[in-house]
Amino acid sequence: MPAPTLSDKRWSIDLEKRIQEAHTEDPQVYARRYAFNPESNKEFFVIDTPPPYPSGTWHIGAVAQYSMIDVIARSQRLLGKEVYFPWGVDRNGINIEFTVEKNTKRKMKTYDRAEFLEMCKTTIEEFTQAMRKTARRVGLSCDYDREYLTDSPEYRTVTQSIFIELFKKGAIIEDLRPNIYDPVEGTTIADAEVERLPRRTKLIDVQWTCDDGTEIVISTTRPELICACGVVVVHPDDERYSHLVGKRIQLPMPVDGRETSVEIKTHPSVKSDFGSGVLMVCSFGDQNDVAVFRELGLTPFQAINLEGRMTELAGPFAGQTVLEARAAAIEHLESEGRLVNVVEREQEIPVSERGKNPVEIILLKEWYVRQTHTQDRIKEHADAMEFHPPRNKQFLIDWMDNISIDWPISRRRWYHTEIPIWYCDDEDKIIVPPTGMYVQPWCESPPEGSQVLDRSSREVLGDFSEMEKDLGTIVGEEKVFDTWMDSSNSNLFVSGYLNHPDVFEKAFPTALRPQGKEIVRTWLYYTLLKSTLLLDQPGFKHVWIDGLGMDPWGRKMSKSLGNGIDADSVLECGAGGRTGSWKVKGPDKTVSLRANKIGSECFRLWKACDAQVGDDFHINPEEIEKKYFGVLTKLFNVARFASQFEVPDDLDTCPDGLAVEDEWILSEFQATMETVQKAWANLDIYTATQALKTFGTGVLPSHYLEMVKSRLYDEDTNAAWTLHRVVRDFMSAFTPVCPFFTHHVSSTIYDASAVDVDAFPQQAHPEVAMGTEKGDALRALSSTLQTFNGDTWGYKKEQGISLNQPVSGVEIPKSLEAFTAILTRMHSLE
RNA sequence: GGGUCUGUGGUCUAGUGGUUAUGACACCGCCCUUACACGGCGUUGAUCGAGGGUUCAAAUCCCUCCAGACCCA
Repeated sequence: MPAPTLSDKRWSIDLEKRIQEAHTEDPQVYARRYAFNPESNKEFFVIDTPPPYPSGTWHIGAVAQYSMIDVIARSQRLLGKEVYFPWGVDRNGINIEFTVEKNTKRKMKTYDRAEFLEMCKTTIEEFTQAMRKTARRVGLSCDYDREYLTDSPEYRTVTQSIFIELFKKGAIIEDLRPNIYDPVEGTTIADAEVERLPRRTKLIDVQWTCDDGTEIVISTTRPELICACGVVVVHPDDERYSHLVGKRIQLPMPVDGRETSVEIKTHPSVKSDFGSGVLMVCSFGDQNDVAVFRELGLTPFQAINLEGRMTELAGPFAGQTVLEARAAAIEHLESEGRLVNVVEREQEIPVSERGKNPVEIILLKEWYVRQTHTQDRIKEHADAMEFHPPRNKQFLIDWMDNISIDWPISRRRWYHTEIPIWYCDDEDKIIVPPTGMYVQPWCESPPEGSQVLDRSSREVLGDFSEMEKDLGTIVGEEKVFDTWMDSSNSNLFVSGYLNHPDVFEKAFPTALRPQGKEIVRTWLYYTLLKSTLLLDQPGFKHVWIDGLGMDPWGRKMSKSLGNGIDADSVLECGAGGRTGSWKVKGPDKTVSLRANKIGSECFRLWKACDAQVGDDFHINPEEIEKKYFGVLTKLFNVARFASQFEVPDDLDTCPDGLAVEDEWILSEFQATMETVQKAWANLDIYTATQALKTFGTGVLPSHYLEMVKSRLYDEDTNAAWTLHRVVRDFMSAFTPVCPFFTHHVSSTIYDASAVDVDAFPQQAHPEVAMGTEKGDALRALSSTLQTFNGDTWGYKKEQGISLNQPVSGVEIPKSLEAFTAILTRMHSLE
């Protein structure tokens, strides 16, 4: 008997690494396999890969999600689609600015702008390198040659051009509105960037005096904002105060440049049972204040400036920070005898997601994307898209139901895409660059081809070059865009919008948006908003929303909890004989986890098999190895066993005279393959992988291989044909999950890599397909056959006979009559 | 405080009204059998989060509560 062509004794991480490295060695081979060919006649399948944000280490949960996106990419190639699996890196944003500030211990705004941008660029490039390496290691079959960076001129051009397009359409407006503002970082932020943290705050009761001398108590946590108080309100049904409504009440704090009293009015948002039931409404303590000001038509006061300090409105407290002013206000009220009571309590206060700084609401002139008018339309488009799993669509609907204000998109930061606008002296005209050009208005003049627009009507007034001399001094916009303004163009960008119109026509709506559920309210929502405003179309055909990677106890992984697991440590576990160990802080104590070998293939197999899409998944390296490495070992050994028998010249044509057991396993295999093909088409990774695993580790080795072993040793060509055909097609169908594994097996034994297969394997033996009389009859025997084998093994064991010894007294069931000869030989029945 | 989702042996998981609730890992027991002991076979082990309801029949539908996750106020 010839030696197995699959020479390694077993599947190992070192073997895996060798294959992986060889896989990416030749750029031409790689490109032929995985690059997107826009000329192709095949159906396009464009994936709007979430561009990762490089921040040093890559979260293991995110790597798990990306590996599943790769499974989808590869399975679509297997189904014959022209897949574009882009590799993008999201590099704009406040995070990298923070990193540079931290590294140099110097605030951004103390730098020269150009110098600071250069430092951000250098730093983020280092992080990006590490990420590219991990992406290749885990087998992401991205088109790396077409890598896009969201901070590149190319990408930023698209963001700027889309902005101008939307502005001309009236979907973007400029307005003076209350904005959520981070005074520490000095920038506006959006609703979606606010989070809440518990803090201890003082709730103080302050005595106010009405013009008629009545004294009432008002509770507040923000006494420093009394100077911005526009009205005092009570609930319309609150009889305690009905006699005061319409009267004026004195502000208990000194103010400058405004009236010293306000009117008492009614408003239904007041909670009568909170404190005294009287509320002071300031511009702007919180979102409710904003709403009341708007509803009552009041003119807001500006109490806090852009540096987070009190304005002149605060009289003697002007110039103090918010916190200083608050302490001073309490002191002042106490000395005036107006401080009735102070209670310390825990309160959730809004802070900025990135800087964790308490945010203020400040009146600012900013740019907005209009969104409140178009929610119904977005919903209609959302209904046209297929969600995986369907229930996760609810995250989007919930968020949309909560939207009440437009999206502020301008930011007072630097390492972001610039707002492409110049302002003219008269404040009525603005200048925008031509489509397809990246501009930096803070340091450049308008380029050739720029247009002059009316600032409010958005009408094109003429060419900049012709009007230049009459425009006076021109000032470039210094503000930049919210990073989501860039990110929400990703599907347009990868589908060819602006740059490749002919591709775009075929590629849009983008086939797939895969993402985590935690960014539905930002990335998914903003993308759909853009598709609706710009093109009035659904952004995607499929939206695939995965759960989050959690620690082994089901908690979110975070630096502060100390329960994180580094992706590379899992992928490298077992390489060079080095085992992996992780110290993870559990709820009670720190637990030490160990594993001998995991690697990318086992890791991918685990994620594909262990959790349905959309569910949060627990990441425990010990379990990944225990549950799934054995599967690889098993499949490898089946292939290795097969590899010692000669491969028939023509694997594609089914030979005549197959034995009944050959036809039986082919009927089982075809049923499995049918399930797998449907599952791949439905982006259902779990079902496809489970079906393959069950077949490949169960019925194939335990029953078929045992049955035909003797025939194989006797060089029976039909048995060899059946086994090789099954193994070859199995590897093709399994290649999306374990590409390196199947590549190695298939190219070694069959001289053709499974990763190159671009059509789902045809039925080996159509006569026994699903729904055929013969096939169904054979499959109906499967459980009897397996039970009989099990019983016979059990009986031998009971009798103390080893499995290869002859045994007598075993009856073959009538229904298995056709298998009599092979079963007799298999079990040495007498 | 509100919304959404989730809750099945020790762990993970299948199962959207109908036999005895699926499978994997772990545990325990047996077995070196010419691919594989990083293997094979088998045995234990679940009142399906708790309680109530609808039904001839509930893990599955409804209600209440509890726990977790995500989001919001």
